[in-house]
Amino acid sequence: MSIRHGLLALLERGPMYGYQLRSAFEESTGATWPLNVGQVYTTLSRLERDGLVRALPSSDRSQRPYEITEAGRAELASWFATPVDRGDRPRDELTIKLALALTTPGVDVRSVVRNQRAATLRTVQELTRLATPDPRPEGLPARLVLDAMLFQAEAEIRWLDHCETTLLRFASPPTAAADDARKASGVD
Amino acid sequence: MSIRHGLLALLERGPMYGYQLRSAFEESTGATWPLNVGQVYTTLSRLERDGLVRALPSSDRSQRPYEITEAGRAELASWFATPVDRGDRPRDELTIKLALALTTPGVDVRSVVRNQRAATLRTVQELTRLATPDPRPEGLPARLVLDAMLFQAEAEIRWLDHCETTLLRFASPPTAAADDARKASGVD
DNA sequence: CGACACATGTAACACGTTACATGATTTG
DNA sequence: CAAATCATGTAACGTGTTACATGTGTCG
Repeated sequence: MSIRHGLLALLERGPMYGYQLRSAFEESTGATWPLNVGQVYTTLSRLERDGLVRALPSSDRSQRPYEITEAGRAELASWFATPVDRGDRPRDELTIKLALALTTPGVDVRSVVRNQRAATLRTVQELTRLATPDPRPEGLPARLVLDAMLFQAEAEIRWLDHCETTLLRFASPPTAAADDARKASGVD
Repeated sequence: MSIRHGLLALLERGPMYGYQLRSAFEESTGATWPLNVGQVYTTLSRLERDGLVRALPSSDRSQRPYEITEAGRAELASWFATPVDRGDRPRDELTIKLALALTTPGVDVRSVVRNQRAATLRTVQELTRLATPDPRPEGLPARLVLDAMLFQAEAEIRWLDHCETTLLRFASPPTAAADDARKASGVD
């Protein structure tokens, strides 16, 4: 529901029409997640259907500005006031992929880990390159978005490394016989 | 598309029916993201429609096992071979929320940050509690999932702190208007 | 004029989610 | 027997996404 609330937040600045909303959204989120214009209109329709926004009467039929309603303001305030919970988050594809790779026959988990690590490392480098200091206050939101992506990517690297070392301790000897060997040697 | 591929991966172990798939999925992902049974059946239908799985002839009409097809194996292999890219990921709600909070009138960004930080900290603590060492190799996938959530939550804390300090550096010596606003609201 | 950016809108589809309806099987 | 669990399936809806159709204004 990020787009819904995102548009509501933008309309809290004042009435805007679809095309403007798209530019404003992409400016705030730093073009990290491009937003199709069509999506803006469909989302606006749904917001209007739900009474959270209202189309303004406009002389210019080529631009249809919307304004946020009282119900919209309430919804928005509730959004900002409620922290994002762990249970709210969508399933993380990478986590699922690795978890399942462990028990899927014919899959070389370590190469999956290493491939992902290389890709994520490239992401880190690209993000670091993009996140050049921009002292203008207008650039602040986009900057923080980049930082968020960067922090996440770095955490992903750490997790992948953690996975690799854990795999070494656990699954390096793939046969059951090796299990006995580990037990006998008294590791951990 | 995590569920699609997840079910494919589970079927790579051998034929299974819907109810089993749900248990297996939740066991692998450690009940972090509970999976509605209905979703398994809808997803299985779509997989069958796309030729990635095939319903097995079964004497028992109360259990309808599926097997993965060759096309399914190819799709699965491609999934494991292709790293998750930054652009693939869904929009992150928290990031968007904070980015927009910065430019939404009437929103106290710092309290949003602090509220979220407290919630995420609780998540960290709960995850730490849950991630007790389980030496059984069967528990490995679920354990790594918990670790992933933990690493992400910790990164989120770091990012929130980073936001707060950045806000201090930026919004402290601002325009005279904002100065008045801050003074009037009695912050600091 | 023709190309291009601006601007709106719709149709179609994918996936995820919940709620519900329906049976079979086990078990107290 | 009754209740719980196992097991399948569908209907309806929500968001997100793309592709397409349409029109307006501007500028070289």
